Amino acid sequence: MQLDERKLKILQAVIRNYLETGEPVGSRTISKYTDLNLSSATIRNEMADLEELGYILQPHTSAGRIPSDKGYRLYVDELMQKEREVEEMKGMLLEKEEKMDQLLKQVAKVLAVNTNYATMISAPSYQGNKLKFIQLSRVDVNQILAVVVVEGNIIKNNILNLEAPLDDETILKLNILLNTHLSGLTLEEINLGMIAQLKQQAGIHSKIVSDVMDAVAEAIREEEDLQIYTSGANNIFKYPELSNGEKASEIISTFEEKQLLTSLVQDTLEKGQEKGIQVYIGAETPVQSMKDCSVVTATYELEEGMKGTIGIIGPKRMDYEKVVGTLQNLMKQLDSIYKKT
Amino acid sequence: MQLDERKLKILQAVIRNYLETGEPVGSRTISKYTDLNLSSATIRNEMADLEELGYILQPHTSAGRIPSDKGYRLYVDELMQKEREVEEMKGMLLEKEEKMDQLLKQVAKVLAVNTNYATMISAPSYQGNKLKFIQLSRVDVNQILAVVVVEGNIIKNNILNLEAPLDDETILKLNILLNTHLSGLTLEEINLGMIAQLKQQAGIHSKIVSDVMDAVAEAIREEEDLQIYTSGANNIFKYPELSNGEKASEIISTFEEKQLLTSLVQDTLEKGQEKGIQVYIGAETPVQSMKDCSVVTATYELEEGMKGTIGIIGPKRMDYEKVVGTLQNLMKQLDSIYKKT
DNA sequence: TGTTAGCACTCACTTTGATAGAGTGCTAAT
DNA sequence: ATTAGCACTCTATCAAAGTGAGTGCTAACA
Repeated sequence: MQLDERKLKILQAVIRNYLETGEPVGSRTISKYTDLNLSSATIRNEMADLEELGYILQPHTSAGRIPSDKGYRLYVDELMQKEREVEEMKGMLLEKEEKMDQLLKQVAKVLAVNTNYATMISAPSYQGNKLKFIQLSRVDVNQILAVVVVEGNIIKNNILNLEAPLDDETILKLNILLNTHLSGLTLEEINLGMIAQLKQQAGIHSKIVSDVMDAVAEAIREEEDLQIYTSGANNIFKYPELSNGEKASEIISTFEEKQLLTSLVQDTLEKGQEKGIQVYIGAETPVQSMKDCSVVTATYELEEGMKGTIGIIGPKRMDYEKVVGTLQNLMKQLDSIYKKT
Repeated sequence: MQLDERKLKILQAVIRNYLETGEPVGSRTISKYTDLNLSSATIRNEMADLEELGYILQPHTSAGRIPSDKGYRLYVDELMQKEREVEEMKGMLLEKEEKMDQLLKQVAKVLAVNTNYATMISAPSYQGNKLKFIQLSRVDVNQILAVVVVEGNIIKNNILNLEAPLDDETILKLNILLNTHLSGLTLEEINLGMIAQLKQQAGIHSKIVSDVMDAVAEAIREEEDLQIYTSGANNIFKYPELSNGEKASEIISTFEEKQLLTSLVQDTLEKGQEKGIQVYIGAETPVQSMKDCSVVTATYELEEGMKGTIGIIGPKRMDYEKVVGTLQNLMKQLDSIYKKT
């Protein structure tokens, strides 16, 4: 059996209708809804075929049909109206915030309010970015503050506790030593060999050097478990199919334990290279707890190499067109704010 | 009408029973539950009195009684078994973490897992703490990094964008100037007069000084909208009286918008001076969205002046004794970890 | 005078059965 | 190939009836 033009149209009609109402849709509805001028009986025959092909399914006998994951997939890939007019985002006063985290929180929030879905955004990770500057300074008799600045002005601090006090002159020397050898290198390039070499040059202060290197390593490590901000988790209560205790609880805890969303970010960054916007339907998602949702993600890039992920999480019957449109809008805005200036 | 011994015992029995079951409790149950050896009829009479006094109420005629807020209040203040053996906290591997936020997250989580309630913890705020150290360093031709270290080793960074480049020598001078004048002062003591004075001494660099002062101000301001960590928000789904869409949504969004919990922290810090542990029942809570919950809070102090708030949020019928006990346990642990070392 | 047994009453909850309505699948006619 | 028509299925809704927990009141009792 093949998917001919007419079947596609019917499938499209079923999905459209279901997206709107959230109720199973029957043959009579379709018969009027489309411009095919077919009787409900004919539609029924076609729908039986579509069901056999796996694009739609019946919650129970004598109910209408709802789209299956496969059906949604086809819809998103082929049938969806690609360029729909998307209304302006309300309250979208995206300003170049002083602080990155302010901006991210704002984006997540505005997106959640405008879409009525739950949203997340990961802070850009700076893979491949270069070390700009290291500074040690004494803050106490046996405490040293190590400040590590990476390109993109990401700053990491670490307080080092010394066993023996260090005089100012030595600290100065160490500063020079570290900066001459390390700045300009990417975090990946700073490896064990280099550290050994530095330790040697530092002579008796090798302990300090190794501590500082640990601090740098720490800075890298921290970058790895990346910051994720979320908003609008409570929006899931707007969709009855997600708000029963079991499911809601699962989703909510994922939003609280934001680290569980890491795999989503990872996956998006990997796959997102060619397409830009990624749609995960139901079980396709890399985050187990969202198997009853759909997730739409996009990769954004603020400056060269500073990539992060935005995600919108909603019911499978989310308004994919609007969500994709809104995300594209958002990308444009981010671009115009960050690339122009 | 007065609350005699017997009425108290009956009230206590009602509450105990309701805490366990979550179901309205009837006279016959009490008649057997207590060692009063009274018939259900007598209990009924007493319960009618208790209802008239406002300590219990009936969800509907011919249902048993449930405690009112006033009833809970009395229970918590007077009837509660103050020293109950509280089981050890599982997984309570509280270690002195390198990073404050790690510790706080850990505390919140362990507490949530052990109590089956939602938890929050606010990062200690450092009111009255002294400025330890300020350091300016150039990271780029027209960018300066300002690092502000406050007692307790709280570090704040700020990147300052300069209009005109500064040479190294000037930066050095500014460093000395700032440190000699500001270090040792509390953040509150650094006021406008002082800034004006510094600006004058800085001569042509007054712009920089004022920028730096802004950075310091920023550091203070940031401290003000305090960090709050939460855990176990999904625990509320374990209590049917809270898991209907309406209420759950309200609570969840409060946990997501953590700033909404600030008033709770504030209130606890104010009231917590004398008592240590604070119990808010229903409408007593300073956070509107938790009017159907009870909240138990405690003030902790890691080092002198570093005070924060821990909160446990659950249904009104929470196990107050266990929660209070667990919190006290926790305080002891925090103490032993942070004060001894 | 406080306590209790007994009883009528109330109200939520559950079960049952009947009904309506939406939707299907199949068949025969077009 | 399409469609009208019909029997069938299943859910949702409603009312009626029964059940059980619990109450309030009264009269008897110690």
